[in-house]
Amino acid sequence: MHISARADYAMRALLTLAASDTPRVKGEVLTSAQSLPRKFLEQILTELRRAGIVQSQRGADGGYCLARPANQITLADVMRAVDGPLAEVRGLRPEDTIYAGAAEHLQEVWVAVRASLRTVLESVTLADVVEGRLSKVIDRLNSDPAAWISHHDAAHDAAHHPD
Amino acid sequence: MHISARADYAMRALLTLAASDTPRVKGEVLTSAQSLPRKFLEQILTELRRAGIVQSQRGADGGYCLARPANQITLADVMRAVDGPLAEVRGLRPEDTIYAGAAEHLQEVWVAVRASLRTVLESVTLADVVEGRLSKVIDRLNSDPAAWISHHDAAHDAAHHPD
DNA sequence: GGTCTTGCCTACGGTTCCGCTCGGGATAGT
DNA sequence: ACTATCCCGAGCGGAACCGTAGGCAAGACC
Repeated sequence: MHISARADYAMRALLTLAASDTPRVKGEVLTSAQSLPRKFLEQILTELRRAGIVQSQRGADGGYCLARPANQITLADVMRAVDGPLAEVRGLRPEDTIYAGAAEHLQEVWVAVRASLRTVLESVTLADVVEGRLSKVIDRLNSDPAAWISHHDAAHDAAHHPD
Repeated sequence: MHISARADYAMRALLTLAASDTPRVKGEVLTSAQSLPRKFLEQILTELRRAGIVQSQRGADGGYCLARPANQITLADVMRAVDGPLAEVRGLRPEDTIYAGAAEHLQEVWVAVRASLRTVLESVTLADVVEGRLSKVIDRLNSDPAAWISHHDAAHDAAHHPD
């Protein structure tokens, strides 16, 4: 349950693209705008191009642009492009896991975990994030102040259970 | 966004413990019941003990048992014990991330991702899973048949976008 | 055509983490 | 004592992750 640097960098570059008014943006500009490692980002942009999320143009006055309007690219699309499936259990997709005995219903748990990720990541587009208009799903989740706290535990000191 | 073997193994062992009628269960029994690697599970059980989730007894007729009733141990407790924080962005907690420019609202997205994981993992206990009575939160998520499909995309063949 | 700019591709290196094993030491029952 | 069981630290092979380097290909401009 770790969000990779690739995913984070990809989002930041794409958001910069989505917010840009010029038709194309150079890689160099993307890296400096968000202070990302130049060559690494280049690599990530290549993956995004192969996934059909960005388009690129070579040569002088080249650069990158979104392949679709920003309101038609969901965050889930981006995550899948750079990290593969949203949720995997030991390399298996949740619905392919098999459990016996007392763990029989564990599969349903993993499927639900993936589903919960989907409700967030598939309902939000790049345009939403740029405009700061996150979906109602997210607003509902984040309106609870507890969502912003590391991890609160009624019995113990919160500092002991970071999250 | 990858569910580790440690988390999976921990769940399976704990579920076996929760379902057991005997007061204590030997490590060997846990491994064979779910066919898990013996020494590796031992290590995981040690982490669970340090986190106060299981108790152990040494010597002949030793073994493991839950430190609390199974309906007072949430899946989130288990995940945190073996994997640390539920969601991190490049080693940072979601609320500690800082973004500039077009990525400004990205922080809220990551916070929402963690919140959505919490709604699933903190609402379900070991007892729930053993009894197959998952919380209403999960039932709602899983009642949508789409939750069980790899990844459906209106335009393309589903097989091309595994998830 | 030549040159410059920019993205594309392949390969590689360092580090960390994951999954797992091994060997022995401590502890409890008998 | 003896045996069964958990405890602990070390280590290890491989993979993944993060990032770098260098040269090649394509487009713009003179």
